[in-house]
Amino acid sequence: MHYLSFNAYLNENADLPQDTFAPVLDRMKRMEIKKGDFLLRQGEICTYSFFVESGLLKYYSIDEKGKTHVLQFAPEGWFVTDRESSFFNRPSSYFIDALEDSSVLVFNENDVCQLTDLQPQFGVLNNRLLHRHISQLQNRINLLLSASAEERYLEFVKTYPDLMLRVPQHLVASYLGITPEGLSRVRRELASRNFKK
Amino acid sequence: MHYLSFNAYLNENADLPQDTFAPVLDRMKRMEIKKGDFLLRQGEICTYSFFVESGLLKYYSIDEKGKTHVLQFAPEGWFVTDRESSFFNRPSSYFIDALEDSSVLVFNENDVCQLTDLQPQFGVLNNRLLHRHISQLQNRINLLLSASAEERYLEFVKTYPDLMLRVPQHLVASYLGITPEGLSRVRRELASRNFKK
DNA sequence: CGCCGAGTTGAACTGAATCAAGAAACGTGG
DNA sequence: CCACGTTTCTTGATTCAGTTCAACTCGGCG
Repeated sequence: MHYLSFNAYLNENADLPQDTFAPVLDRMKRMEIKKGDFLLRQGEICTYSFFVESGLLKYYSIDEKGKTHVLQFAPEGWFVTDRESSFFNRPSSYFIDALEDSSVLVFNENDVCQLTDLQPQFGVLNNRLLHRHISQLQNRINLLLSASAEERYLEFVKTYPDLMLRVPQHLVASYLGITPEGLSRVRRELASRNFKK
Repeated sequence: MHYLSFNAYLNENADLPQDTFAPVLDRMKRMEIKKGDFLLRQGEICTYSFFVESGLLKYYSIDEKGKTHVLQFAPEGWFVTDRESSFFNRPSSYFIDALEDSSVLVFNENDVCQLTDLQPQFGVLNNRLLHRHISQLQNRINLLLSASAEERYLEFVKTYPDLMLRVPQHLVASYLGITPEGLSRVRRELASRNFKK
């Protein structure tokens, strides 16, 4: 089973003395949620950030025709939140729910400030996260603008090989901006091409 | 003619004592660039952020087939930079050039640090910019995933009414992820529908 | 003038969506 | 452990939004 404690994450990703945050972390809220449980619904104001220690979340919208569009998958070691909603205090247009039973750490603004006061390095980490997020979104836009369904799928598999195995295929399709049937065909086509070779 | 000094921008957008930054600002590089001039090319590492005081820049990629894909337009009052490249020191996949003769302020990391030291409020502003950028990118992804060419066009017109008038139509098409011919038809269709009503 | 880039239009084409049906895999309760 | 319903995935037939290609118009500008 996949698991990554926030502490382990910090030791890997921030340049910090070991266990700096232990005191704060101990007081922080950890939630165990079941497959299908919601952490955020359209219309609510998002007041938390979530760090996934184990399990898998999805962050998505539902349009007027009832179709869902996945903006992000968050397996262990990832953060999710609607930054627009939480930062600007606007009602969110998005949902967050669990694709698998999951264990998440819940941050509110206050926690973040406390952690930053405690260790400026945490602010640095936070800044890096914002920048990583921007690169990611930007590359995805570029891909949506320039690549075919097949190219986008190949890119997805290359970038998130593990997710392909854990996420239902129709949700990957939604992430890629194609229909489930479309993705199924793309895969068949690729398989047969690889076979012939 | 459109013009917005950085000073005026700060007075509007940051909660600061008037002219706090004057000393730093005076030492900062201001560039006057001509239509068609480049500020960043694919393969270079982006070491600057640009604030547009007047004119109009575009931020875009060129794919293997030679097609350009516009990620962002930057008229006066906007920042542009490749945050992935500048933050992570990676060669950029993008270009920045001028659609109109423009006047831009050039920031490097050092300037940003100095300004932040001088006034922590500048750090706050910077943070707000990052969050705004993320919301923007996220909403655009959502739109690309869920909306038709026509819907994306209407959204663009609503969000950037002025840009529609200043940017050549084929570049708007590129921003929307459709062909110039496609956009032309969408507009004709809309015009005829409005006329009939 | 004559050229050139920008925009438009038409006709043919195509990648991907839709609709409909069936097969496989999965989990839950009896 | 089986039986059942539900969800996931696949496949085929058809349709459609948007592309491609090519020709033509228009306005600016040397």
